[in-house]
Amino acid sequence: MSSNEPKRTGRPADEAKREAILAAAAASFFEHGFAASSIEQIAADAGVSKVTIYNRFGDKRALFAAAVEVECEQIRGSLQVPEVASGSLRDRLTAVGEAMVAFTSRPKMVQFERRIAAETEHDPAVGAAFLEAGPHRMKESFAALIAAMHEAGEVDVADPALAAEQFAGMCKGMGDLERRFGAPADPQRNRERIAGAVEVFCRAYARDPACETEAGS
Amino acid sequence: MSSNEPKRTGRPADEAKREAILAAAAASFFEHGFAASSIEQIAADAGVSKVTIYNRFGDKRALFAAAVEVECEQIRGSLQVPEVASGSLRDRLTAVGEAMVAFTSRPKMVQFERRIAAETEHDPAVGAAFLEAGPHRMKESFAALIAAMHEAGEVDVADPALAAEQFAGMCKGMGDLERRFGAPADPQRNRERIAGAVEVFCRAYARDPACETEAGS
DNA sequence: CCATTATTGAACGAAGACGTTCAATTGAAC
DNA sequence: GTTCAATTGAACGTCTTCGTTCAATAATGG
Repeated sequence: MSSNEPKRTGRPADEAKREAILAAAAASFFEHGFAASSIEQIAADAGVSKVTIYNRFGDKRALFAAAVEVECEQIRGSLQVPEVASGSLRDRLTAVGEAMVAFTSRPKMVQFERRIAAETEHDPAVGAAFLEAGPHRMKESFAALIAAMHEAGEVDVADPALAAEQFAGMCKGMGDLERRFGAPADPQRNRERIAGAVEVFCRAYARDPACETEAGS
Repeated sequence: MSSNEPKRTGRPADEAKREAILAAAAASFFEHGFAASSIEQIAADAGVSKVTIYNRFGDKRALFAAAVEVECEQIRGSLQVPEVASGSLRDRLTAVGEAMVAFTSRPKMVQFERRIAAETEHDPAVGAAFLEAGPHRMKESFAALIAAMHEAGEVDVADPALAAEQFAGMCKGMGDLERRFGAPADPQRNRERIAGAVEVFCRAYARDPACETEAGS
């Protein structure tokens, strides 16, 4: 393939500028929203000429889509259910719950979700891309973990995907919603939510009533 | 109070126009967003002069705030946990779950939440107002219902508010999130989510393992 | 040094939006 | 009918924005 060797003549495109543009675009779009962001401001923030942006991205919407794609890529890279292979069932579930809550409640993520949701009204593809990059991936990998627990005889779960949603839903509780609408986080309540989710999940699904089955490392 | 008799001289303000303005404003703001809505368009949609809007509301932001307030008022009025007093515990929980999901998944509500969340970034008071008018009210009344079940000896729940969040979180599962990001609703899966939530809730909290306690009408 | 591409700065045109001003008209109450 | 406030239509000023155009300059390969 000749794509490996971009031996084109002329001045090469400055990749650092591309990243600076995308970073500035993401900052502006996700903080002020699409309509309230201006290309000129983004260009200024990126230390770049406006023409450069138009040459490379063509359009305001295309720039927005590119910024969203970068963010989704980052999510895909950093999202993973922690593979806690040791400890009691309770401990492992607690670790997963804490990781999920921590991941989804970072201010950056809250902000990103708000903007993507708002933009979904105008462009459903944006919402679909995020859904696939984030929540659906997370659900599937967590469901796989629950299925593995089922195989190992620790739990009795007929529908791992549903159980995954239930556990995640209980861990988030209303904290999710409260953050989305600006209420301050309550770490104490978050811990109670996770502990409560583990408790209910164990009561409903664990084979060992004590929920103390250990997993080999 | 002289406020009962607004016996002011001159042409009286046309209340129908006020409502038309607010309706048009809500439609535009919640569909296109604040920044992408224009006062001129809202005035045209409402069949009203632009000056009338400025005379009555003063400002674009004030108009937005008024539209939000109207919507919150409607939510306060129409939101209520169904007082299902008869039937088995399972039946009553199912009815509540269905009502909650139906209430929060109406397209209008999804759209409204998206915009309020987006606007919360710029004006936290908007998010706080919605939170109080909607989710917090709903949670409190549902928690009260669970507390009553506890008093009646049907369930053993130490923290009714937490249990309410758990049940609601399980009923919504990821359906909530999927709708927010534009994925089509799946009624079959929704029913499974509610049934699953009832099942898990009963296993975790019901005093009668069969969950068949009847409530007197 | 030359060809070629990237980047810049500045300016431009068209469009739209906010918020204001003003004279003219409408409608109710007295 | 007079009075007074509400409403209108149109215009205005100012500002911002998108997206384009163009000549000038920078950086690289040959």
